[in-house]
Amino acid sequence: MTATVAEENYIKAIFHLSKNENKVVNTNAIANEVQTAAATVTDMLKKLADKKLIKYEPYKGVSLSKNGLLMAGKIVRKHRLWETFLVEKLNFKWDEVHEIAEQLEHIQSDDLIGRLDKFLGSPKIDPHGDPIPDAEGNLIPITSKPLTIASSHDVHTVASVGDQSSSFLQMLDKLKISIGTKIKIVEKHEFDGSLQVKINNQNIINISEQLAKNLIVK
Amino acid sequence: MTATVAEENYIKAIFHLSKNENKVVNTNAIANEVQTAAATVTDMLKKLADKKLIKYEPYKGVSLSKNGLLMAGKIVRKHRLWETFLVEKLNFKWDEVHEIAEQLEHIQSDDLIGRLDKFLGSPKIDPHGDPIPDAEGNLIPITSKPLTIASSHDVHTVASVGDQSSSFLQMLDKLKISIGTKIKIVEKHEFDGSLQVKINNQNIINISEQLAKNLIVK
DNA sequence: ATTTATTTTTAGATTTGCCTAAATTTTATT
DNA sequence: AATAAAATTTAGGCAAATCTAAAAATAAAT
Repeated sequence: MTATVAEENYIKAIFHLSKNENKVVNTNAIANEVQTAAATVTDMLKKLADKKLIKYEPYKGVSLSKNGLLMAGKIVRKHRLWETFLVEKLNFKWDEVHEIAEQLEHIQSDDLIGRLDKFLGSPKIDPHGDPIPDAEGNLIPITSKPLTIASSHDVHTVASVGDQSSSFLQMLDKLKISIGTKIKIVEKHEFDGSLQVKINNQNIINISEQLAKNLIVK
Repeated sequence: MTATVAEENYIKAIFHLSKNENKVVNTNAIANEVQTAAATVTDMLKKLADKKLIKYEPYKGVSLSKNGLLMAGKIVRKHRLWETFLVEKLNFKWDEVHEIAEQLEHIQSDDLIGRLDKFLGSPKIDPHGDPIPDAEGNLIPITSKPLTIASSHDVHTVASVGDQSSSFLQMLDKLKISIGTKIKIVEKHEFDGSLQVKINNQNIINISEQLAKNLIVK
């Protein structure tokens, strides 16, 4: 029933490589993900298949079983809740938390995770904008997120706003930003969190972190 | 430099058995503490001696070296800080946190522990009344003793408990005894070692020697 | 002071997770 | 389609942490 830390890491690797679809993942990709030799992966795949966590056909690749998918979801939930804790409560920067969360995600206690979730106000997305699976391990994919955590050099579309105040909405009008506006992040300034963005593939402007945080894009 | 989880558990066991003194601990006691076979302990002692964490003489027992003592102190610090977090922030009861803290104490990150300590307000004692070692692993002993050897007709304050079992802690809850409770010894019964005590200058109850032994007062 | 009992260590195995090298299967190329 | 290249698996081993059973050392008892 309970998996070892190594098993959990393989399940998580397969999950990340298959992106919650039923996509088939190959041995070398897993070996690269968990930084181990391909032969070691083969050994582990046999064990995971015995435990019915994956569907495995020699030479043809693997995909997660229903149980494996839920187990992966629970591990990812723990990882993302801990990352949220580290950033929100302990004031880590979002780029400093991954390795610590890799350790914390293996702590075994449903009660602990339930209380941690409550303590954090049952967040639905983590500090990187990734969705947090529910207690059963189900992940509801979220496509929209604040512009502050959207990918650089990518075009995003404004889907909603995170603030309804007139001062905010008036400013958007001035900047010619509305629902449906295309925004491309040109550069992120470390200093104050402001963003250099291209609006509708036309003019380039600089917007504050405060403003970007309230632009929900997809 | 970095120890495995198993090594840390042995170091911690020796620490708890020798009570921060240089007392010699024997193999069977360690085996009992870490719930393993005596032969396994011998194997591990050789490894820890190679790493200069203990002073080991075959058949004669072990004691922690200076480095071993500091390592134990750091592990205990982590354990007690996490217990404080679980009780203070996640609202666990004090008798529910031990096993989870046993897992959390092995998370590797000085930065994390530094921030956790700050987040908790740099507590000096944990929810059981035990002192929290400093960041280097130094433990400042607290002048406290079991109620069984405390002076009669004198008021004492519960400082910590000598047993972490939930049956014991639950009994204390029932008796309305917690850290900080004032206890005055009214009478000592020769027959069974039980004590007639006055709780917080109010009700008088009789407590067993077994219970009194585990009430650490100052 | 011998003998008996207890404690501790050694010897030999097992399991888990990992490795390299060789064999096999699949995929790509000429 | 035959061969070369790449991916995968099998085979055989290793280190860590554990075990049981036997041997050795120490402590207790007659």
